[in-house]
Amino acid sequence: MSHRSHSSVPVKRRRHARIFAALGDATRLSLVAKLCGRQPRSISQLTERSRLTRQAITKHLRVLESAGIVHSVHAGRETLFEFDLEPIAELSEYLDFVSEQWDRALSRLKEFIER
Amino acid sequence: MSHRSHSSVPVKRRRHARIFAALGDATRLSLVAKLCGRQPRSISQLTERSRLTRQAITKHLRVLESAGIVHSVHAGRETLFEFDLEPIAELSEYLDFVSEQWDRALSRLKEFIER
DNA sequence: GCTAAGGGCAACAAAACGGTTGCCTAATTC
DNA sequence: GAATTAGGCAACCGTTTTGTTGCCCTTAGC
Repeated sequence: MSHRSHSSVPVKRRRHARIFAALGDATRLSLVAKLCGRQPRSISQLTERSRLTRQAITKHLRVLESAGIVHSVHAGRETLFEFDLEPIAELSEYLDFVSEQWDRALSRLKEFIER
Repeated sequence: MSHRSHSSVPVKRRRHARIFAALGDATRLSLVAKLCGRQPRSISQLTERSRLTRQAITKHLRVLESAGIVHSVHAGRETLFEFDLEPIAELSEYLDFVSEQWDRALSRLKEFIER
């Protein structure tokens, strides 16, 4: 098996696609920005200063959660969301892999031309 | 201005969101995989072995193109697509930034607890 | 000059998205 | 215990996305 992976390529691809898609929205990126550098935040806190409804924000948070980018914990009457680094690290790895592939392709081309 | 950037945060966020969204689909990720390591490929070549129509693949390619991840050149009767690294590098940078923010947050927390 | 192959364009349909509103329940607070 | 605050649930709606089909045009090959 290739690349120390236990899951097949299509499965992994779908997982990556999920995470990318979760980040593919400006509102959700702003939520990530709020959560990755600070304490856990409640839904109400995350809705402050937004032109969107609490419901809309909640939906976006659920998208991020189902991609594993955040998780929620219940504290009394409020639901706190906290950032998780893992999926971001995975994407980082994936992008590095793509870059490397591309660099190799360029080297091969260069070698071919100089031959 | 912050971070050697000339565009405002929301503008940059939207740009990042666009690129992330373009990568947020398994079919498009497989197209990226085909294009980042090899020669330019025609639409027909990229459609081979796919269960999707040429038209569907074309649409996906246009999405990638409008995010700047690939570009097309016309050669006779065929349209060749070629990979572009730039947007991927941008995302890579962004993800690194997020990771760093998160690490800082953890350090602050640790320091606070140990105090 | 015909015919094949490559691909653009437009219409269409089904499904997913992004967002709102209304209503309801459960904790707090005074 | 009444009012307030936090948030879940579901229906609904307009827009975008994803994919198909049909048709047309152009380039290449024989």
